[in-house]
Amino acid sequence: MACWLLKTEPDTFSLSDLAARPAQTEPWDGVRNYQARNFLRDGMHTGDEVFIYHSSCALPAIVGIAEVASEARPDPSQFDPLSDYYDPRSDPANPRWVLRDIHYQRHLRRPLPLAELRQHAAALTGFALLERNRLSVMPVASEHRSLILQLSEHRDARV
DNA sequence: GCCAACGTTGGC
DNA sequence: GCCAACGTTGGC
Repeated sequence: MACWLLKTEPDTFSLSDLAARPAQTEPWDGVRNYQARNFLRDGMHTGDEVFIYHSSCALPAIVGIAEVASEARPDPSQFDPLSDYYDPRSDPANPRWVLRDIHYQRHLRRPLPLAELRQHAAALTGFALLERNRLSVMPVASEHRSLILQLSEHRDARV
């Protein structure tokens, strides 16, 4: 089973917001980057594990785990002129952007801050979160996943 | 709020 | 198809 990381701005939609949704599930809309779209549409499979990362906030950090809960389908917001995610260039007969339902699983025992992850840069070589700031959907290698889970189990940051 | 990184657009 | 200009992301 593959593992992924999704970014979200907690002021807009946090992991706790996801946990509070009906069925703890939300259509993950608004992805408007082609590489991210390709991961979402072609790379992911239902049941895959997803780390949720909070960006553009006081403590940028991986905060919890969710699950891919649907196949990819067209993101309706691309056709809504009132939406922030409206894309007038997307053809309804051939939609440009997709989404998947994301289902809450759990919060990590503690948030795992970006700054702490950077302290493990050697072990996390190739992890797009540290190397490609703008990607909002990215794969997580199994050895990186293991380290993240291990670090998150410690009560405090340590080296 | 600043600004570096970097993806996208569009003229040629 | 190149590449400069532009816009956005996101840490700090």
